[in-house]
Amino acid sequence: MKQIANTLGYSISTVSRALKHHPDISVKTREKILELANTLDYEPNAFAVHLRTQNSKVIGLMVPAIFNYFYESFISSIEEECRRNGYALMILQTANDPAIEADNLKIFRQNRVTGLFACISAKTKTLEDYQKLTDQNIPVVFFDIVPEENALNKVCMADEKAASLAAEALHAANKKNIIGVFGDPLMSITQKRLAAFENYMQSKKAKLTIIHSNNSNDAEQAVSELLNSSLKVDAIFCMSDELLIGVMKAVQINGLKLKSDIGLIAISNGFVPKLYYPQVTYIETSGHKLGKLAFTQLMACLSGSPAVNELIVESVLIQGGSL
Amino acid sequence: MKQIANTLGYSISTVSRALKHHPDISVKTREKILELANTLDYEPNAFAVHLRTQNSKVIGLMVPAIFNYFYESFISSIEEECRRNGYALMILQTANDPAIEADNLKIFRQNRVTGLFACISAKTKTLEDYQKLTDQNIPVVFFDIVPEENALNKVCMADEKAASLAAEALHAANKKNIIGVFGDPLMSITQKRLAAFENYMQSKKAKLTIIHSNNSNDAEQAVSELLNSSLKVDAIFCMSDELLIGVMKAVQINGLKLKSDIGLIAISNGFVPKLYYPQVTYIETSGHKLGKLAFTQLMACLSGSPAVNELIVESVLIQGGSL
DNA sequence: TTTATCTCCGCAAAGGTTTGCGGAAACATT
DNA sequence: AATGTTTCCGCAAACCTTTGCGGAGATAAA
Repeated sequence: MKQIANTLGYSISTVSRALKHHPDISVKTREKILELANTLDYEPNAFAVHLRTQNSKVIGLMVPAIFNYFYESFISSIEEECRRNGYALMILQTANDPAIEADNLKIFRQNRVTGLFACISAKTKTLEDYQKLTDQNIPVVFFDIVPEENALNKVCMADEKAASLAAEALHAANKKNIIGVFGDPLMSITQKRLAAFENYMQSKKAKLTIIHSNNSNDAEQAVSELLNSSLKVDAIFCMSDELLIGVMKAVQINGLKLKSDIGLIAISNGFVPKLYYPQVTYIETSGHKLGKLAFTQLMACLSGSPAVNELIVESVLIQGGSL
Repeated sequence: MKQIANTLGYSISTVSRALKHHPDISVKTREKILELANTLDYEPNAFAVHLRTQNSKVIGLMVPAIFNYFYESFISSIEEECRRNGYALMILQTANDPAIEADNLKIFRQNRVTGLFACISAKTKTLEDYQKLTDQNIPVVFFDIVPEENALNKVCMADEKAASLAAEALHAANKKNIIGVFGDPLMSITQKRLAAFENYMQSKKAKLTIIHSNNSNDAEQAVSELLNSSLKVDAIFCMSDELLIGVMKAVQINGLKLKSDIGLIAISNGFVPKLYYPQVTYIETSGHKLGKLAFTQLMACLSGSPAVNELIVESVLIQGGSL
């Protein structure tokens, strides 16, 4: 800018204003400046801009792990929107460790991100560190795994609804002896899905066997045992993609054919179910849609909307050939 | 800092120096300053630091798509290293679109990233934009899909070696009539793997049918057709995870049993092969290892090492039950 | 006592933009 | 001709740190 100002005989302020089409600057000078800036291919120094405006045009994103069937699609979706809107994206993982989570929040704070998408780690106890961000006017949108507290911006899946839909589908397929594979019983997402699922099943007098698994291996083991036991089973429900992988392993190992030998339905973002033939029937919880929604909400916060929202992405049944 | 300086009666410079343990400052004052800074929980303004030091402590990472079996593990690995070393990570996707690629490079430039990991998009023709970065002393480490040019930092898989290993394994399993499923013939990675694979196979007089597919659906179609044709086939080779998904679809649809009905081997990072039973035998190309290597290389560049390297991650055969 | 050395700290510039305010010139209104 | 209104632009401060240089005081050496 100094360069331009000197060679053209204007002041730096004029150059600055011309560059951003400030109405105070006459069209003639503006064009002269713009042209020279172009030939010099001037690029504003982001650091200086940030320092001056106290705004970084960088959005933060924190997930337990990038390498995850669900978060990938969420991340991918957010990245798209960010780029489209001129934001850069800074991604950090927590590995579900509250200590790392706190560190990360500090990094986000220090980098003065414009806003933050956060998925709290399973063991997060306090929201203090998040509060620090909002105190600095950095809006936080929680997604997927969200805190219980009210007065926060949250976007999440319709957990109960998804579980009910799955239960309905099982009932419609006339399945009566069902294994339900759920995740960590301490997580609210598990509790919600389990409650809704059990509730519906009880109302239909179905026989339900619940197991909790922390990962796909556990799920495989547990399901395999049940399948080899005397238990009568005509369908399996899976609350997540990770568990579904384990269950499919068990199904394959035991040489069962989906649909004819055993029914299967899962809650999923759609990637894993499509790996198999027949494709697994699932209730879609789309990370992609969730991402779009989260982004919209963050933009609303940034434009000063005071509305604190809890938004829900509805689920929909995707028919495969497993039920 | 001003706050601290005023209440303690020191100058801002002294505070600044104390905060970073500059030897010019006496231990006594340093501790007083540190203590006050602590209670005030002072956090340096990253923008100002960046402006002053012209260095952002942010590393860029560009991939065609985050949502990808291979890149996820690479990204995840890089993120880990970044955090461990006090860097933040900025991730952008190119969607294999050279225009977006150029835009992204501009974003990285404007944000003055400390360094960049880049996977060039399949259709990238020129390295001009990358050159701009290196001109600004921003080191670029190419990974996975790398340019042909020399004098660049690259880390990649041992593509030829991986393909040869797969071919060897097929030969060892006594397979003679083989379908080879490869990606876009224009990509150097495809060419390398194909050449090595064909070469070995010819030397062993195996009968080879090559198909090129751009995605898993194409692969599924093509393989399905071949399996239903009069062609005699006793094994399939897949050069990537994405293609493997399609191939497995075809295998399942046609009701073939791995190993007994048909042999299968792939080049993969390991996630997809483990989804099936029996697990697919594969040559491991670990995104995780590649990430570690790439990070080390970037750090070397940043510490002023002039060495331009082309590093290779060796491949290893992981026995599944598909061959 | 004088000179040299060392310890500790502050001054001020620099990094590149943005923006409130004010001012000169040109134009329009009585 | 005097006053009011626009139009266009520059001054200077501010954003917050970092760092070269120099200087005052203390200590050591002669």
